[in-house]
Amino acid sequence: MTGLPAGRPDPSWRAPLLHVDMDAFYASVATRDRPDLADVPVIVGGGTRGVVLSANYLARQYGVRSALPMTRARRMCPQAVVIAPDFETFSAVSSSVIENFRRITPLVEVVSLDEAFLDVRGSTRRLGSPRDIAGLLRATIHDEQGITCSVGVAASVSVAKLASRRAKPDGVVVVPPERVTSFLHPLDVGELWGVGDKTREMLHRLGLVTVGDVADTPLRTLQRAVGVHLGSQLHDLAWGTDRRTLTPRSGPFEPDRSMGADETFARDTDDRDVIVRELLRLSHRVTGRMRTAGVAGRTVTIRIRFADFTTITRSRTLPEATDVTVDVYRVATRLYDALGLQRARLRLVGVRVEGLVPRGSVHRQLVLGEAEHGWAEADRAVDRATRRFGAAAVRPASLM
DNA sequence: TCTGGGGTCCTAGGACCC
DNA sequence: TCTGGGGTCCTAGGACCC
Repeated sequence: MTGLPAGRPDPSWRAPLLHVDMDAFYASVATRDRPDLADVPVIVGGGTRGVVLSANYLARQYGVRSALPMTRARRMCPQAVVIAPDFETFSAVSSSVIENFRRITPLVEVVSLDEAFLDVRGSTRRLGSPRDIAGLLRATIHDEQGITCSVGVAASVSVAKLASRRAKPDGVVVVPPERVTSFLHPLDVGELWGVGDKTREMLHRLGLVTVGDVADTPLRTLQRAVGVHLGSQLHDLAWGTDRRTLTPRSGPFEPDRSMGADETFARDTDDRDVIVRELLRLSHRVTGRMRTAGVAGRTVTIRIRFADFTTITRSRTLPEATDVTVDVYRVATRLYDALGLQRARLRLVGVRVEGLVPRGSVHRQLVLGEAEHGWAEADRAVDRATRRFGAAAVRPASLM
């Protein structure tokens, strides 16, 4: 789809948004210096209870997909080489790739390690049509990083995103404005942003199978089925009329709204000691990240997943924001004990802190409280030691 | 040994205030 | 003494995304 008959005007001139998506990113990075793995199915994932994070295209021929349980993936493709993820390397490669994007335009919205939107409106005089820019970018990434990516080119972010999926692997798809509906309407509704398994099933039950079906459904009907918000969102997406502009993240520091950590046990457990110790570890991990980011939060939420995979949450909002390990840990433990679980076997526990605000804006009372019990200063000492000696060196006593 | 870990956003009910 | 609305906060659950 990249080739154009000579002499025809390039239709990408009216489609200045690019969605760049690395092909099988983790698997590509993990194997780029391993010519011995070039013709072998490769799965990136870990642990016995984990899921597939990424699979190369050879492994995908066996039906292996991201988010598939590792046990199933191994069964489907026993000859696959399994590689544990190395997020430091993934992040480093990602940063280099994003640097390439920013050399093309400052208007970059980074979606994740392997995905970004670019607005190239201001770059065409210097670099050519959006299609030309997509080609340039793909060549640069391939030369510098030794991995491939796919690019969708359109006038709206949602269409650009769908176009890049269509371009995979290692290709470019341009969808100019006049071809948007003919591109969108044959697609399955499940392709739309915001439609996952549940919504897709519900829409299918209603006889809405393609994006065109959704487009032809009255807005009110749609909203009754899936809610007011999602209903109008789907209506817009189905007509390619979503007006969302890209939001570059390079601007002023925008703190996360929440930070959390959870952990699946190697085996299900009903042992309160084990569970509470895990809550301490997670509280320590989360507040450590909060202190590094300079934020504090008021609402502590724990998450409990039972052996049968049902999941509940319990939360409590404090009068003042905190970033102190023991504050979060105490709330988490109380929430857990209040459940009164007896022999229930747990698969996972999690701790999350919400309502984050910059630490500097936190009320004076917190400072007084800290001075009283001294825990905040203790946290900071632990953080300093961790920076110098590593996480293994300093842990709460009950984790030793 | 089916089903990770990091997030965001929406909905809905009840409390509470004006 | 029979029942208003609007707004905000809190809690719980759920869907979704990468």
